[in-house]
Amino acid sequence: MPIQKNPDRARNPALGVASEAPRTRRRMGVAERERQILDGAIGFFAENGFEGQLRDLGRSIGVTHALLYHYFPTKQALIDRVYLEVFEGRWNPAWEVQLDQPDRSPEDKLTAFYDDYVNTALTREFTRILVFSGLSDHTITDRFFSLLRQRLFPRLIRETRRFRGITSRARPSERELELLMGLHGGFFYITMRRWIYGQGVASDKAPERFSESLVRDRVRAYLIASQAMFCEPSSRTAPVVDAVAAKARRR
Amino acid sequence: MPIQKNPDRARNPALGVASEAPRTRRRMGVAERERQILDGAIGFFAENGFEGQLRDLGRSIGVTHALLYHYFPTKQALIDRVYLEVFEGRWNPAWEVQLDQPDRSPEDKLTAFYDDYVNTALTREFTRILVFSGLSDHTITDRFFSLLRQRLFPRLIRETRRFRGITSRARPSERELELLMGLHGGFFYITMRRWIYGQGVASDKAPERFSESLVRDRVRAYLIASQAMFCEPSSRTAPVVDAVAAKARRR
DNA sequence: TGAATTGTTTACCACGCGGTCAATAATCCT
DNA sequence: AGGATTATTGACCGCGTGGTAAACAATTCA
Repeated sequence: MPIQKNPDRARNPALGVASEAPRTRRRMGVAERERQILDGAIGFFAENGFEGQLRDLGRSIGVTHALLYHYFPTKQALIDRVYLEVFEGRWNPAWEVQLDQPDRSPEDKLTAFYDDYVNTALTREFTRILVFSGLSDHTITDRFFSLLRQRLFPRLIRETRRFRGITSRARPSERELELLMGLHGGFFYITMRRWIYGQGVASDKAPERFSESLVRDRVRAYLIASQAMFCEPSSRTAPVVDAVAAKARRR
Repeated sequence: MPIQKNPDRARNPALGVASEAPRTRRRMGVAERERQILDGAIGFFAENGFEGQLRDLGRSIGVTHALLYHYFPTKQALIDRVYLEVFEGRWNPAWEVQLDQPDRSPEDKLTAFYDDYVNTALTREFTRILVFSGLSDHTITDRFFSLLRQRLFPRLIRETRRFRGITSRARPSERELELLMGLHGGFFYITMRRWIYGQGVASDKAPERFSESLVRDRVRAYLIASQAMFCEPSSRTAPVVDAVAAKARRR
């Protein structure tokens, strides 16, 4: 006997699909309805992936799946619009401006940036759609990383160097860049734990903000280490003196 | 007109499904065939996600999809076996042993562990299946993270403290733990870039190893920062003295 | 060599999917 | 009010899916 693939999906609001609205045929303006569908699609695809069924998306909005085809010629067209909405519209140019301000300390700027980036920019929808797309089709993630490489990482490297008292505009070494990727990846991991793995959230509805002081800790750790590793030539190859080794030597 | 969903899938080897074997009815032993199916399924689902079609999986092995039902009663049963194979069998107990060795320095042990973890343990299949499961069903990721929390993180915290000359077995503070998560997440990000986003790989077939020296850099950065931040009480609240601030003060 | 065993395939089913289209009813216009 | 407009729907189509069962053929064994 074939298994029942979607048991009671139509009437079960606990399946990631919002409970359906009572059957009233509301007639909306074209622009509003399109906006509503788009917003619903962003949330729906972020939750269920792009293999999610259009009938379920329609149901979560309170609309027949046929109506979706009145606004978008094909499912792929809708998906493309979702990509556009989520990735084109959410890069905050203010980040670049703030990172370029000459009168703030690098530590403050990096802390402020990553606090905002982790807590407000990397939303659930953004993160999950980014990962969904990375697992299937790299075109979106490629565009996003090229954005990071062009507009963000150079500024972060510059501020790191400024922290060390260096103003060189030389192309960053792989070593410099990879240390920065360590910091950046550490922050992205927060988002992964929160929105992909469902870890480290206090309540499902309003997961706690990642504390600004913890962001500051990591930024500081990165800057301290960067200073120690790039300003003291001896530390380039020799292992760090640790407490154990020091104690052993003392004996 | 409905779009053609899978154009020429049957005969197109470039679609993520391996080219099909010529039609010879090979008769294998039960154990070998099950092994073959399981291995094929791991690779197939890691590539295409668990929504991948059984007919395609069968084709990639060189077998009819009906045969899969001879070895596994349902698709879900096969998926469950894949989970078991990938996550139950791949935790390396040697990691714990090596991290517990008292005569190696913490820096060396952490470096050795993460070098192995990033370059050989976090395989393509492991990583992608972990993320696929995280996006849909948390049961697998929950089990994996509970493993990390119980058997790995305590050891890493202990070694970090040892590096600072502390042997306390007190429960780690959130601050300590989150600094470690910064390191750990930074390494997981390497795997994400490599196997999910397809970034930072030289060739598709044999992506370059993440250099051991870069692993060492990050571990060292973490340890240095940990020492600076937890051994000097002044750095707990006051901002780090950076070169810019120092120059400003000098004027 | 032949029959028995069983790994493997072909043919089939019910269902749900993306997509289409004529029918329908809410709103607007006079 | 009542006709015109059009946002919205229900019914439908072809296809591919997970799953089943009978037919088939490679191997074993007498």
